[in-house]
Amino acid sequence: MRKATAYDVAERAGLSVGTVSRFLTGRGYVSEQAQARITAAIDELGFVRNSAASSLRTRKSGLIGFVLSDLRNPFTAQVATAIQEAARADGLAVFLSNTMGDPARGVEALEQLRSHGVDGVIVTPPGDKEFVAALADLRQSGVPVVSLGLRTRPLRFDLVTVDTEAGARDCVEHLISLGHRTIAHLGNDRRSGRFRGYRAALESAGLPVDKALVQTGVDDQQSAWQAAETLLIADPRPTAIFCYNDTTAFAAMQKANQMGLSVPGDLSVAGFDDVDHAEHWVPPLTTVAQPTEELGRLAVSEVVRQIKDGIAPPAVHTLTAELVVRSSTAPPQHTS
Amino acid sequence: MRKATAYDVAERAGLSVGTVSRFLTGRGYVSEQAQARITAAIDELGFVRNSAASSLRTRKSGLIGFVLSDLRNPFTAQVATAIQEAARADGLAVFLSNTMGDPARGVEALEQLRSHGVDGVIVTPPGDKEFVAALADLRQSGVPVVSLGLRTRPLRFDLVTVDTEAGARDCVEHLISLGHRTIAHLGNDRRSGRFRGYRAALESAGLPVDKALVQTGVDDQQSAWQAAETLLIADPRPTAIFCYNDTTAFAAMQKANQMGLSVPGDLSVAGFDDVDHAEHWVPPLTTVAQPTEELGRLAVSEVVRQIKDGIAPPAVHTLTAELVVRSSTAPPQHTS
DNA sequence: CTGTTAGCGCGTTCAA
DNA sequence: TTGAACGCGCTAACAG
Repeated sequence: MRKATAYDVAERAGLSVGTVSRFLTGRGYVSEQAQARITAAIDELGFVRNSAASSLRTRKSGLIGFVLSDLRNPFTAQVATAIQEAARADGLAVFLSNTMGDPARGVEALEQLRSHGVDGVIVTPPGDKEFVAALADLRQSGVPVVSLGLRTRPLRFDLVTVDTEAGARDCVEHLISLGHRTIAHLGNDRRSGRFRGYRAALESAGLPVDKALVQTGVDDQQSAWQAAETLLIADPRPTAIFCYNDTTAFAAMQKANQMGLSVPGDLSVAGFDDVDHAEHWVPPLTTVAQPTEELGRLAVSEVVRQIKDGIAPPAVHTLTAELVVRSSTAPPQHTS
Repeated sequence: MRKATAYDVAERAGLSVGTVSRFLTGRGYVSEQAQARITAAIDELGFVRNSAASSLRTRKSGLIGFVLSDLRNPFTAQVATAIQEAARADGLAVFLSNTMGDPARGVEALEQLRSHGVDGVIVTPPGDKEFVAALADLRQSGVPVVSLGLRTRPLRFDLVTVDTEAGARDCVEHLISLGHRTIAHLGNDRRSGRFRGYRAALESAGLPVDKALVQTGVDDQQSAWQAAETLLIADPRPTAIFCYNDTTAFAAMQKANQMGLSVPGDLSVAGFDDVDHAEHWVPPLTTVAQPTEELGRLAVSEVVRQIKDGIAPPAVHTLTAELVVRSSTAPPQHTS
């Protein structure tokens, strides 16, 4: 059974392809009567427009690409979902490319997306030099590129980002105001916004930034598990930990429990992201909420804007993260 | 800057499009020398093959669709990742469609995929009558359809599934062998394999299946949260709960803790899926592992087989789930 | 408001 | 082994 084409629809409706096409695209005039007959014909034939042909002709695919590193990360999954929803509202479909954290695969993904003629691309870290170069190429060739948190210097493409530094600072200040003085950080990188916020809060409170209290290279549950242990057997033991994200915070809480420490009694733990259901953990997690939906919406709307108005000089769009105080943080016990 | 076409490549290499095309597809003969010149030209021009044109001509897109209900479900994310990896190994790309649990959106998704000319489709529950009808249509029109756990009667398309009933049975038998007699179930549907396995284990041990101990309509953390409470304030209180999945098991554990019950001291909890890091929870979760990677691989290989050999009468491919005993289950305390 | 027609970029004949 | 030419299904431009 060959698939029905616009010609078949036209024939069946007693009209010409041109009219059918105008109906399909919504451009140009089609009489009420013609519309009705076309609609009927489409239904009867089970016609589905061939988007390969369409995009070949129009050089528009109605597709945007989203390059991410790991769908199994809950935060990533949330953002991906938000992007899909936002794109859908704009009549666009999203092509998800998973790089499994390998920038080389990111380059491949970009080529694949270009081959499919995506109208725009949204990317996330990590990205190495080659990946950034490939992105620049893509943009150069007329495809809008929006980066979600992947920052280049100088700015090469539009950046949608969250002010994680301010969020981190708020969070650590909250810990300080609770009375904590020995506050550890489980993070990935000393140049990250989270670390800078942590340091800033400590410094402005006149507290030292103790190297022994900062663990780096932590970004998933596995590594957090190890790092938390290191922190918790140290002397002096921190009374609070500010973590890279909720996943690592979860690991830290679990590790603390395993070591016989109660949260927040013996140890306050704070996370970052506010993933689904963090409010239902026991204890409910104090964390810094990232505006995932808005992030997705903004990235998409930026791409859409550029599809319509053309590529503009890169700009930065910063959203704010918000501290959500729940019960995993409390004043420290004075056991002395 | 217009994108380079195969013509540009041909011109630059001093050959004709035909030769370039033969090189690109790998069909037909191209001399070593010609290959070298084409490769060079492609490089210099930054040529990327236009897959819209290609699939228009060949009626093959190199794309398979995966229709899922919620990417934010960790199990789904794992399977999606497995599918992407497997497809990649076969030179195929995956187009992910998110229905947010709405079968009506599933129908839309199918239409979109058809429009993009996918070579095959993998789908997951939920699916209502219309969705199944749309799937049948798709298959009818020559697109291989593989269902991942969405069972129709009679069988309408290939089904790749896990013997959840046996897995559930193993799990509940484990609870019984530990000495539990009052075992609850947090599930979604009394026709599910999990429930049947639960019932079978109980019956073969001569234990009654108490309606009050079975909660249905539970499939995410939110609903589990409620249902667990209902179960735990009941009299007699169950000493063990067998849960629909790890997410709900997690919720149940959290709720128990919140109510001052310790796991596994006062309550044993078992899950299903064995999501990433369930082994690191406190206590490490006893659960039934689903073979996500194999699931993805098998679904893809089945699609690929049908793409190559044509659509065959539907068959069922059953994988086994394996009980993983960890520490969230233990013998009941005798408090009488 | 509608019909006609050329061509998007590529893959595949068929001849050379 | 290579080149020339047609057509996949659709849209846009133009003529009516």
